[in-house]
Amino acid sequence: MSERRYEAREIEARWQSVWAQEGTWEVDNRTSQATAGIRSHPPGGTTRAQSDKSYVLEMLPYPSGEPHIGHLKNYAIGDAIAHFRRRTGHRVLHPMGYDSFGLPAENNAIKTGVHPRVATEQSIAAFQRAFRSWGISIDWRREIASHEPDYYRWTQWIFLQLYKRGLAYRKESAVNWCPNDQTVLANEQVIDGRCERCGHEVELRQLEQWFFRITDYADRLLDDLDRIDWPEHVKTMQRNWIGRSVGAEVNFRCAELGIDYPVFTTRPDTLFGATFFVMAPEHPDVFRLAAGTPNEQAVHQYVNHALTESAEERGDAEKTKTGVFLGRTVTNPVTGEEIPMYVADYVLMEYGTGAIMAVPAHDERDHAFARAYDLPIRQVVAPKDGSAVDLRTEAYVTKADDAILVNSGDFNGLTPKAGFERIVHWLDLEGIGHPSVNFRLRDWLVSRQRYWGCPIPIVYCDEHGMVPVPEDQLPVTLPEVQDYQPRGRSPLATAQDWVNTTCPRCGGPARRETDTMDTFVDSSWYFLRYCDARNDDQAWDPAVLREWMGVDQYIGGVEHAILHLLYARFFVKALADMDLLDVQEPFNALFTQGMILGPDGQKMSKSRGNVIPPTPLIERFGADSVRTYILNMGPPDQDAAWNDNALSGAHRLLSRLWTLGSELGAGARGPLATGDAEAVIQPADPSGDGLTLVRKANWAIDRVTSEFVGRFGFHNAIAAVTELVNDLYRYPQADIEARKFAVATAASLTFPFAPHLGAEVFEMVTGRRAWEEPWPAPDPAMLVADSFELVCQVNGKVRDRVRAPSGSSREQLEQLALAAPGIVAHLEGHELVKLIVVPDKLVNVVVR
RNA sequence: GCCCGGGUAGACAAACUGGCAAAGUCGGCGCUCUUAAAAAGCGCUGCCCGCAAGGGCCCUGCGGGUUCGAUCCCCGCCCCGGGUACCA
Repeated sequence: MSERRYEAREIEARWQSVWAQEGTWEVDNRTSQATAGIRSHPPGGTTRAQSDKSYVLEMLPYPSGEPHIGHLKNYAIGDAIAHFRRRTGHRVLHPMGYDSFGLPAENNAIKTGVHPRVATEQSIAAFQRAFRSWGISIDWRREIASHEPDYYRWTQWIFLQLYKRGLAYRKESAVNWCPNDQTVLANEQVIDGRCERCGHEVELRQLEQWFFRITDYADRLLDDLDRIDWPEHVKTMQRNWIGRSVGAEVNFRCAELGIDYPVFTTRPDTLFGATFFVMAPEHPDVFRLAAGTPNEQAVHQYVNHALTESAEERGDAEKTKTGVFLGRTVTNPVTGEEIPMYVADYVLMEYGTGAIMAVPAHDERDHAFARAYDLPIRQVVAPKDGSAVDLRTEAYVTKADDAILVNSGDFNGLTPKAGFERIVHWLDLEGIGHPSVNFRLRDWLVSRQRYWGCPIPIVYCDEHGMVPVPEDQLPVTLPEVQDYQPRGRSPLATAQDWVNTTCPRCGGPARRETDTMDTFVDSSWYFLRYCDARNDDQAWDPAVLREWMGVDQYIGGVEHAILHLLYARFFVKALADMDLLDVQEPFNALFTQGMILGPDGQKMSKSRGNVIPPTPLIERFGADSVRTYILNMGPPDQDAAWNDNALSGAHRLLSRLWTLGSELGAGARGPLATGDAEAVIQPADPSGDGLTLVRKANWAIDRVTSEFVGRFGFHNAIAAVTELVNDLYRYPQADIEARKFAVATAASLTFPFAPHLGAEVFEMVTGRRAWEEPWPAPDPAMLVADSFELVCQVNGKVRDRVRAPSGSSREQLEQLALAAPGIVAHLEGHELVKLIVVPDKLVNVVVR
């Protein structure tokens, strides 16, 4: 009697060393341009279509400290998919890397004096150990880290390509400034007026900065969302962020000064209701307009106050509207009326033209302003049914077809939609307006006044101004500095030897750009580099990209729904326009996994003390158990709270499977044993309990497979395997061939979730390697039973169940149901109205 | 405010989007093995009546509707989570 038990650590170490020694998860490029380290097939060799490849990618980790349990979830999901795709005949690219530039390492350096590189590389080492101990199937030859010159050389190269095409540019504008981190931030990094990283209130500062012209791609970024298989809510978030608004630009003329002021409006149909006009405090003409009017002083005071407000104060929609009369009027182009001009901080310079026509009757904000300053409110839209609207308390905001235009001259009686079209057309003919589209999306601010990032490859020459560093001089390496403390300018500025350089154009003295790039630049193209990671001559060989791109399945957290996923899409489109690659979208399919919450149901955080570090769990239960548990917690796209007991349940499942394997196999052989390898063969003619097991095994194959091709409901897949294992314990008398088949199937199906244990048990029973076996296909004959339980209902309520042969005719089923005792009892005293028959399922007897 | 998700046993969840509500896991209760415990294995576990066999009624946040039949579709409401918020 064997006392052996499932020893996860032993098993996992053994298989991990096999995979490392044999390079099991490495995949070669087929393309001819051989590059060091990654073999390529010679040209003329078999070039199959791209259709057999599958690029499975999890978002690369930001290496800070030790990996946490959320990382494990991310990579457990991706690894399961990668394994499944390999075994369904795909060449799978499944690489790994590190997003290794960034603020936390730098802030740590400020605190401790340890170079960010040291802390980062320590963390990378911890991640590497973790990935190996978790048994993630990675092609390590393609590993990258964005802080290494080998990588950021090409980040700089891409910057220069964007610069050449006018997609990277410098401009002065009001930008978000975090006084705590002492750097500017992209719009996307400001959450509720606060810094995404440190939570400090963000200020607006007028600064000259580097931008990427992502707004040029607004339409394509929006339209192409329809072509990719992403969760609908992520697409919606991107659509809202891009914020396309269709409307018109209309000129309002200030006759006194003879200047036209265009405004953007989405409601040209309400033009007749425009009773005043408002400009943003930043509008360049505000002082000019007020000059010489009695309001000049008040305007200056108001503007100065508005400009010093924080982004949060300024953005508060709840606060009462304020503003000041500019002392001038403009002409409403359709009514000919002179309407007063105001400056007010609810109008934003960055959107539209920085000026608006105010229609207080039909816009909430204008309504609030009109009420505060007692301005006229003129109704120009009314309910079609003639009912009255009380405009004293709130605006009547509708574009629906149950409303019509009123007080709008020739346009009276039109629906808002029709009025929109007709008025814009009329404005166009008169030359005072035209159709216009506006976006909420702003250009991407990419420069940062921080140390630990990719240097911007630009120098400033007294003679030639801004000069790009020639491509053959890349990388511009990050210099060593003594002091990482940001002081409003980049710490790089203190590296005098580095800053002072020569102009590539004239050889004269020049200074380097000292800002570094936002780390989101690094992560906007890493998935391209994996394809050709060891290429020293170029960022990638376009032919290699043709082989692998786009990513067939991308997996990561929703927190990147806007930032990373939008920037990466922009990069790919821009690079495609330069003929450097030929896909339009980086990620054809996206899966967003949910968070693992602490046992208290709260987000894990050090301050809450509810963090579950993965390593002790791995040591105690093994990576397979933790991986299986994490995938079994619930739908993987949903958040779920940690539960130690449930983890031991997953461990129990694997242990039970291992026990079955060790009983049926000739004991553990070890992976290199030369046993009598037998294919997994379904017994030819199973019967009794054996037939039950064979059927269950086929049912499990079917269920697990459908989760992989469908919604990735791995908890359901694992439940199916659990049922199969439970049945193996329930029917110990089944014949040995059927049991072997069922255990081998269970191991085979478990392999993507628990690869070590899956491989071990599979090998014990068959002498073969699970990952070299094709994914099992269910035997259709075993998926259908020859009889089923016919549900018998009366008026939709279940009253009986009887066995019926599969494929029975309606008449047969009706007779069976009507004879069922439970039905007979409920028919007494009732009149039979009709019979509903669902073949192979149920009969419903409708009575009165 | 607006836009998405979501609400099913004590907990996490399933039900292939109109056909047996609750698979599977955890927890709880009981049993087997054991000197004992652990481990392992087995059984029970929505509510009410009944010692029980069994039966009845109820049950997917709440209220209505459509349907032979609703967790699923429609209308109204309540709660939770996320996104976004003066974008004209």
